[in-house]
Amino acid sequence: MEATEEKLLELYEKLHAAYGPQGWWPAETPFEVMVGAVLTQATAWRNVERAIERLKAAGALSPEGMVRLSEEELEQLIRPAGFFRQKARRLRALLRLIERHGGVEGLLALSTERLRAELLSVPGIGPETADSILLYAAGRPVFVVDTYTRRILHRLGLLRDEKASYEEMQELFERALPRDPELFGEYHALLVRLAKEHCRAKPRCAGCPLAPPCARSTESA
DNA sequence: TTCCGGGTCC
DNA sequence: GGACCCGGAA
Repeated sequence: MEATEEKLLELYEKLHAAYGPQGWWPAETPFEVMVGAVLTQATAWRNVERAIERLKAAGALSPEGMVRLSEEELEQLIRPAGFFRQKARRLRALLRLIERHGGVEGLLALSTERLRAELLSVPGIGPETADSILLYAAGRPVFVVDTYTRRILHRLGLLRDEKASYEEMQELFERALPRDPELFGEYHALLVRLAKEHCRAKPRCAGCPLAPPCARSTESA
């Protein structure tokens, strides 16, 4: 096994030892995962929770409930999550995809490859959102890559070229790890936690569980 | 009061 | 690279 692959396994072990299981994704139904995946685009989870609560209170946290809303009503409910106009449009496009497949179950029954393609065909669903749905709503062994993943790997010196594509980074993890959705889900959640608590855009290295300091901990940007 | 962080599309 | 948006930090 390559050095980088071993290091990715070690990184998981360290984070898991420090933080324990994260229990992602926090949602009661696959549809709720899908909605959350769209709402959390470029948005702190706290604000997504507010929007989800409002949808739930309005009885719109199901395809049948949400489809009854006008676009304007949907916009107002999800306002706390930001980008509310485009996200309302995206959710309605996702609803149409679900309807075309006769419901959430029918959609999620597609093969991983086909499901990913269908999700990516929805305007406003890109690779990270699609993969979050594949992993956390459909339970497929697909590794989710985000800004945090890139930042952490780069600072740890595990990303040779800083411009590595989404797919390249995803392959890195999928080659290094056993193809286990549970593991992938935990790993992504642990990276998010590390990024929020320590490995922020402006690093807060004090108390980082990866101490002794990582190779890049002295960089300021 | 301004600034920052965070996916996707154009 | 800019536009889309909010809440919380500075």
